[in-house]
Amino acid sequence: MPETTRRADRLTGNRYGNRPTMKDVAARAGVGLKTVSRVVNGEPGVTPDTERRVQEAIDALGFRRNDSARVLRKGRTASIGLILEDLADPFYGPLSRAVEEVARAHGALLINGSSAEDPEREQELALALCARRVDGLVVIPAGDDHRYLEPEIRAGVATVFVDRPAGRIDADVVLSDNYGGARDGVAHLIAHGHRRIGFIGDMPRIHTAAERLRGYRAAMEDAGITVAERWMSLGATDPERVRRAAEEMLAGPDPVTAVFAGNNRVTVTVVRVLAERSRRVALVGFDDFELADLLQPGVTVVAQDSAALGRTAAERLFRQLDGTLIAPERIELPTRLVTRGSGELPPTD
Amino acid sequence: MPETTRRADRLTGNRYGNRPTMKDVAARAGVGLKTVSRVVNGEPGVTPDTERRVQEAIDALGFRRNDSARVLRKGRTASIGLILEDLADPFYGPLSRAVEEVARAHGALLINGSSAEDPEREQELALALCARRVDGLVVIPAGDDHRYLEPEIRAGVATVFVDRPAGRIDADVVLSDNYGGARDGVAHLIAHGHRRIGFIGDMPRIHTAAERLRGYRAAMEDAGITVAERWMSLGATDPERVRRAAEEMLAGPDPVTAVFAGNNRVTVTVVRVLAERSRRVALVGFDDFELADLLQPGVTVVAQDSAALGRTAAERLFRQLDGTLIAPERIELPTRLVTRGSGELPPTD
DNA sequence: TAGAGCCTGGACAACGTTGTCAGGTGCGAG
DNA sequence: CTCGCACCTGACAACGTTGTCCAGGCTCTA
Repeated sequence: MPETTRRADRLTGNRYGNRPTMKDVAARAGVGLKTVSRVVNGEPGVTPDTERRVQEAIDALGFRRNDSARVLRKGRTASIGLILEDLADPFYGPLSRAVEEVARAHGALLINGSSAEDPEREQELALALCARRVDGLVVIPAGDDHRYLEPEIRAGVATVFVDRPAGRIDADVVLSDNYGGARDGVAHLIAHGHRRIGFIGDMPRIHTAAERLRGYRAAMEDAGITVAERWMSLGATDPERVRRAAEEMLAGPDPVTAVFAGNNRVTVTVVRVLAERSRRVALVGFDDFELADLLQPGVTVVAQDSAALGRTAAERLFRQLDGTLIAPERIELPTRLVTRGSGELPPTD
Repeated sequence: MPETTRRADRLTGNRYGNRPTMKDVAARAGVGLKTVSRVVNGEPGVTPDTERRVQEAIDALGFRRNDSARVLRKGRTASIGLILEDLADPFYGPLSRAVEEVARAHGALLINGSSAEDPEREQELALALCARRVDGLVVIPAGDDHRYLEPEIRAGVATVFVDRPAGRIDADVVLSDNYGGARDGVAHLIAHGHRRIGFIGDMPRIHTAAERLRGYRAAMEDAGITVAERWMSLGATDPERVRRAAEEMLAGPDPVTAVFAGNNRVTVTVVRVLAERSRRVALVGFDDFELADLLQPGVTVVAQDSAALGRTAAERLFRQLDGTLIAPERIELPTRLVTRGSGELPPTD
């Protein structure tokens, strides 16, 4: 029985139970501590016979290496952190999955947390991850000031921002071409004859929302259309506000004949609102979503490849760790317009 | 400058960069090591003046406590592991989010990984998490033999299985009432006049799939209906097989007039198949999904509360850690039939 | 004014692992 | 037969933190 461990238990009340350590294995196998370490790590220089004895002791005791101690010694934790807005948002599913796959390919585990779009919580999480000495961080930022990460980055924590750029620090960023995508989507509506086009999006303090709004304005301007204030709704976060915004721009003397929805949650709500009305209103949404093709009509969207965002970011992170990377870069991934019917409806004045 | 750290760098090539340690902070503040520890942990017994000096040193050096070392000393990592099938599956989004919330409430971080429905990968992941000394594990099992976890559980790793039971070990389980839910769903179809009802589900080696199949059989038997072999499709994993299965049971001399879909992915594919046909076929699916209400007709589903599954499991895990819990238990959460139209269509013979 | 008690601060030894280095053994060649 | 060399093996000191315990200085009371 592991004497030292048991004593520690009594003293510190720890909860490892009675985990055997390498020392215990060594004692049982009648070898030195370091020999056990060698066997556990598959290092060369151990006789097959000795190895067998050690392996037997390991199995008998149910030993498992304590990676905390290992990390303390080696400096690398082989784990990376992922901070996103909401684990439950379907947009982030493929993204985190992609990050996980890349991490796995590099033998690293993924620790993740949701910021719930709260900058303070983002910071708290990021620093907690740094305290655990993750090797790197993939961050979908909620806040717009990331100077708090500077000491960490200097200390060697690889950092990549995804979906939205970092604030006030120079760091790697991987994002979609939000501006271009929105512009193309709106131009698509214009090409189908629309002139009074509404825009419903998130708060402009969120980078993606601002960029998409900018794309909307650019497309309108390119077509020589003057945008009326009441065609735009910006702080649309919860479904209720989106609903009100949509209803407002659909009513009145000069109602919009088409809507550009700034993200997938907005799109879904707008679809609901439109489903309740008889007048056919065109719709293009930013972000693809499952079943978009099965609705009546199918929903035309500007699709971004969230898995590619995650993959690119994670790969970049590991290249930072390799030392392959030098200067921070901004990578923009293209979007793709997927036409399904709702964006091709003609205007009905 | 931290002399010891820098030396370690040269020797081991570690990548902390030049992280200051408590020793460095102590030296700079002109106090003892333990005093710094006290300040960092908010322990009592430090003069305000000393505390200020220490705090200044911390800020100046950009010190952050190394939790790896802390863990090594304290025995608890304040982190729990979550193993699920696929991070990108929308069913698991709310579940992991719920687990994360509970973990956060207990000051713990969440490490998670996908097993990709591969038992070997599940085991690999679980043991890797144990090597990191997570305090507990929430597992959505892929395999059906979890004896490999026995030493870990004995060593004090709290463990809760969700969505599917553990195999060959006695452990806490939280699951939905798959049997009852499926039975109710099928009974609903029968109540609307259907007798030839198809069932498309996953491989029966997956517990949920087997239970739902059992529920289907029970409902049919209760109604005195003899189930024909060709009404059932079991190993339906990928969309292509689901499609073929659906098409087969919809064709032939005695086609089914209703389909019960064994999970959300099956449901979605069946919706697609039905959308291509003129004959109205009733449909009830297990699992709710976004936009189910917006399809034509709305899809009737047996909804399970995946967030509640996650929350219940995580809470139980922390109660294990508190020592409040003694014997493993099996908790079954009720499902809810949500009628939206597709399940109320009459049979068209 | 002495003694008791409290508060603050620091020395030290763990926690479980791995890198370094030196000792020991066996084998082949000269 | 002896020397050298390759190969195994184990002792030891880190890694950065925290629990224990003791020393000194202070206040308060008899």
